Parts: sequence; structure tokens; C-alpha cells
Amino acid sequence: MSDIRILLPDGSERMLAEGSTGADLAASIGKRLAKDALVVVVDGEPVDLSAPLPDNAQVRIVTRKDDDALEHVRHSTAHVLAQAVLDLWPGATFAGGPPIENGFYYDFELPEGGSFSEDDLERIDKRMRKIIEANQPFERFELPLDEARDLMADHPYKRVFMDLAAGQGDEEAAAEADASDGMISFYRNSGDFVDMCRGPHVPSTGKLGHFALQRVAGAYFRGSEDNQMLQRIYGTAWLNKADLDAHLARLEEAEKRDHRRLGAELDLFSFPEEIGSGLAVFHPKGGTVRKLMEDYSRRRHEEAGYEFVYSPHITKANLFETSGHLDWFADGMFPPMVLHDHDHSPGHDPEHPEGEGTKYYLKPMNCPFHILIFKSQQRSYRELPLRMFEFGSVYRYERSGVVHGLTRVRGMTQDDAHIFTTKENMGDELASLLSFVLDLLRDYGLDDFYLELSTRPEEKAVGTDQEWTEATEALRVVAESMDLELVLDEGGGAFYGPKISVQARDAIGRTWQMSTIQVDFQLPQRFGLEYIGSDGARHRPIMIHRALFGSVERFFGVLVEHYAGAFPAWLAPVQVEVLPVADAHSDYAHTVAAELRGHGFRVDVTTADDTLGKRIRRAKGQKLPYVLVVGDDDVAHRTVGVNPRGGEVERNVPIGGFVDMLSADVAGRN
RNA sequence: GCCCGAGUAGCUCAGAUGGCAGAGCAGCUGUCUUGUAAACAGCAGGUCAGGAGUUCGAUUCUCCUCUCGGGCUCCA
Repeated sequence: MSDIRILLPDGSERMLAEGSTGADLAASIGKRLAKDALVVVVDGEPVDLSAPLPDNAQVRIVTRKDDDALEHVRHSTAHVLAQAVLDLWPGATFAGGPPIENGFYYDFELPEGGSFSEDDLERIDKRMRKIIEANQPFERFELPLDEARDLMADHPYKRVFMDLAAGQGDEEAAAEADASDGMISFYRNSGDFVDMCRGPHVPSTGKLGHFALQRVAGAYFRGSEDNQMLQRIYGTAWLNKADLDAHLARLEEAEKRDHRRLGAELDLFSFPEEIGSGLAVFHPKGGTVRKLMEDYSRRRHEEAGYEFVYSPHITKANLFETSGHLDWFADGMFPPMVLHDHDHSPGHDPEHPEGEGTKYYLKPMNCPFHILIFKSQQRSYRELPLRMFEFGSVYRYERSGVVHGLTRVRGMTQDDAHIFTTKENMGDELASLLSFVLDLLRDYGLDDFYLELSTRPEEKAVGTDQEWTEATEALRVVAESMDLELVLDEGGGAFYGPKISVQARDAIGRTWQMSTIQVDFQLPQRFGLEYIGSDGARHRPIMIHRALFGSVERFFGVLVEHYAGAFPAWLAPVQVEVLPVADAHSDYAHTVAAELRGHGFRVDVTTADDTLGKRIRRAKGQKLPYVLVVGDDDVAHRTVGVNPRGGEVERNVPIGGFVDMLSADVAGRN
């Protein structure tokens, strides 16, 4: 019997008997490694420890210390979930169950259209732990397609996957079924449980155990609305208890920061049922924050050469016919209001005979209005770039299942601008624009970004290939010059052009899509936009659509979560609350408040109707930047006791000293 | 839009095989006059999301609608 040569990551070699497996290799290196090994990566491909190694292979043994260990643990945990469910629900069938970020899921169909309840999760969890305790080995075997189909006779979804995988390279199906060499792979890990699976798996269920089942959900088979809806179970899995606990703690932290919860607790905004789904009202405190956000944005835009415009909320249909929105996105718009001639001024609309009526739409976008402003007069190249800015309220008919707090609404205000520029200037304009965007986002406290370049959608798109390429390249050049990570989002552009979006990571590491910058050759064409060039000829301008906040509502929600409701002093709706120790100090408290207001600060006074401790507790609950306590000493010496958010109490601070403190805070946007 | 779940006082929640609806916090009124995260007492607060049905009787059972939550799909 001849030996095979194995190359290890540290550059060393090892000779093993032919037919040796990853497990043999690990054992030959050390007892500890043999025990810790989960899978092996052979020439870049992860495989089971039980697979024979080829000669001259580059092999890496994956243990729990490696980054890629997690996905295998999650994948194998999903497999145990499937085993538990099929044990507990005779007649249930299953579809796919991949690892995902932080965990895994598995899709099932229960007999007679049944569904899981929250209580079921506990039962399933218990069953899974028994399987793990039993330390069942995952044993791989392969069958030709026809035998594989017989084996999965009761599992139609599995058969769809194997047919797809055997047919052609369907990516999703390939993730479920391995059809290389026309063979379908399976795993068996107890007498009668067999799952079709590409693998690899950890050697046995005993390697698992730090998991939690999280929720049940519906999910379309293979992600298509046309398919059957299956019952999905989500879970999370980790290598050890500490990691699992840390993950669960992160989820709890995120829940505490939920802007919907903080919005109510801090009295910022609400969604009255009477108004309708996805339609928010901002209360005085939320209104103050929003106004501060908008005011600062206005100031910066003014400095950056934008001009301010205003446009109505509704328009006759023809505007969105011309723009193409009614062709492409009528579903996303509120249905039209129809005005009939006889309703109002009979006979005044010769275009629409009696009975037909005139359609008006709520606007889903501002761009056509800004285009009409551009068109209102003949434009010269000397005016370009022309930058029109508007806080424009738009309405979109989001489907009922997708509205979500302030992040997905039906009525919102965009900080929208359209820049009309010459083709020659487009590159420069995009470059300065992107820097402007990032600078401004940083001022609002977000400073960890990456960029995403979205290219032409496969179906919904207008314009020539050349136009798309040109626009996409212009964006790519600018994006690459920014010294930020750039991710490609194939097919994610709008129907009229590609875009760069700025993704920001918040205080607890979640990413949010913030600003978008889109290049558009189409609307200028559709509306016949022109300017007179230096050569005296007519030229077509390029349009750049851009929004920094995206929507003010959404950005507001993101900031609430980023700051966990503790707004920096410059944005805080109430910056200071002054608390007199007793009634005798009320006059002085009001004097202090008046003096602070004189400096432009937002200040409340709460008189001594409750104990000091209680008033402090309440102010802290509102996450105010500063609580001031004033008593006898302070009245005597014109001082205040300063209790800052997240800091130490400081007594006997002169009022002027506190003014300096707060001014510095506001100026530094801390 | 689809699957699952939920809706009881301003908020967080309890409750009953179908028989007059409960607590804490918040609110109001008093007493207390307080030096850094919950003083004490009293009062008020509800078409039990809305509508229809079954029933002697429905907040409870059935159906429909609305709203919210977790997902899927979608997101100009």
C-alpha cells in the first residue's frame, strides 16, 4: 500500500497511508486535535472528517478555534432540528435548512397544513438536546438520482432540490443537494433519520449543543410568492455557552434600543390607529429633535450651494406617466383620486369628456416636480450644476405586511435633492457630493461606513446598455476613490439608473442603508430637458438624485437606536432639567432656567411636588443630558449642582461654568 | 399580499367552564419641603380594538374588519 502526501497550512508535509481520512490525519498529529476536529478543508473545499483524503492535497483541519467552524456547527444544528421535528410530527416533510448569519433555519410542511406554536419550540428544543446527548454520528452516503428519488419518496421538496441540482447549476438547490458525478449525497445519523444534504457535517451530534430556537415564521418555498408557504423555524447556534449568552444579550440590548419602544417611552412619536398604517405623528419632543436635524441639514445644504424648492403632494397622472413611474411602480403608489367634471366645474376639462374624470396621484417621489422647475425656463450651461433641495413628503403604498415603525412607512419626508449637471461635470459633482454626504452623516454621529454599488436590474430597467455602463462606471470611480469598503449589489439599481448607497454601522454594529446617490440619464430624456452649451447648441443634462437621510422618519429612527434614546446635547429635546430641592428654591430654579434659555438652551423646571430622588429618577429615565439640582448653597452662591448623564455629580458649579460646559457639548455635537 | 401570533386603563401586564373588570406605574387632589435613581394617603380612569352572529346573558365562543408583532415576498 502506498502513502499519500498531505500539505498542512504551516507548510509542513505528512505522509499517510492511502485511504486515510481527515480524522486519521488529525489523530496522527495529536490526541487533542483528533478530539477537537469538526471538519477538514481539502484544497479549499470543506468535507467530512470521514472522507478519504486525496494525494497531494492541501488540508486544513477546522476546530472550534477557526472562524469557519461556526457555519458547520450551525448547519449541523439545523440538521438536528429537522431530525427532531420529523420525530415529533409523523408525516411532516422538510425542505431546506442552511446556516445563516448568527444561526440557522429549517423549512417544514406539517401534516394537514399544521403550523408550529411557541410551545412547540420547547418540545423541539428538548428533543434536539436528547439527540445531541446521544452523540449520534453523521454518516454520509451517496445514491444515484433515481434511487435518491425513491429514498425521498415522501419528501417532495427534497426531490425538487435534487432534480434542480442534477439538472443545471441552480445555486440554491446546489446548496441543499450535492449532485456531483450524478450522485446525490445523504446523511444518516440514527436508525431511520436520513436527510439529503450536501454536507459537510461535524462528526457527531455531541459536538453541538450551544443553541437556542428563536421563532417560527412562514416562508415561501424557494423564496417565491408563487410557491407553497412553508413553516420555518429560526435558531441561533454557537461554539460555547459564553458566545451564545453574549449573542442573546446583544439581542436584548437591541430590543431595549428599539425606536418603536423608545418613541413611546420618550414621547417622541406615535402611529395613531385612526390615521392609518405606516403614518406617523411627531409629538413635541420628537418634533424638536426632528426640527434640529432638519435645521442643521438645511444650513449645510445652503453652504454647499443647494437652492430650496417646494412642490405639492399631489399631481395629475400625466406627470408620472411621463416619468415612467406609472408603468413601473403603479403598485407602489396609492390609488388615484378621480375628479369628475360634474363634481366640480362642469365642462372645464375638454380633455376628459363627461364621466371619465381627471386622475390625481399622491406623489411617491419628488423628482418630476424638480424637473418641471428646471424646465420652467431656458437653462444655460452657466447655471449648472443646478442643485434643488426639498424636504419633500411622499406617499408610497407599502404592502400591509411590510410597514415597520419609522423604518418602513407609507408617508415620509425625503431630504431630497436633484442635481442637474453637464455630462462633463458629472464625475466632479459626484465626488464632492459623496464627501459632502459622508461629512454630514458624521456630524449626526455615524462614522463607520461602507459603500454599495447597485447595478442595472435584470427586468425593470429603461435605457440603453451604453448609458447604464457609463453611469455605473462614473459611480464606481467615485466610490473607489473614497477609501471605504465597496460592495457590489448586482441588479439592485432603480429602473432609471444605478446608485451608490452609503451603509452605516451603528453603536451596536448593525448596518443601516442611509444615503443614496443615483445617476439618471432617463428622466432628462423622458422630459426632454435641455440646456444651451457654450457652443450655443442644445445639450441634455444629467440628473443626480440623492438623499442623505433617505427619509427623515427613517433616519430619526436610526438615530434613536444608535443613541439608545440618549441624544447628544445638540439634538436632545430637553437639554437641562432644573430641580429645586424644596419650594423655597423654586424662584432661583426659574432664574437659572431663564438664564440658560437666554443662551438658547432647552430647559425645563420641575418643582418640589415630589421628592428629589423621584424627580431625578424620572429625569434620568428621560435620558436628559443634564439634571441640575439647586438648594440653599446654590441660592447663596449663584451655583448649581450638575448631574450629567453617565457622569459624576459635581456640586457648587457657577452658572457661567455650566453654560460653558453645555456650550462646549453642543458645539462639539457630543 | 402570504404564514403565524397578539390587541384588557395613558404605559406594563393580570383575569374569568360565558354571569357587575384588577394591579403597579403614569394622571389628579391633599399631606410632606426634600442635596442626587421610586415619601404617604385618597380620587379618577374601561363600549375589554371595531362590527356582525350564537346565547336568557359575550370582554370570554364563531365569523368579518382594523391595528400591531415575528417572518416570507416586496422596497422607485
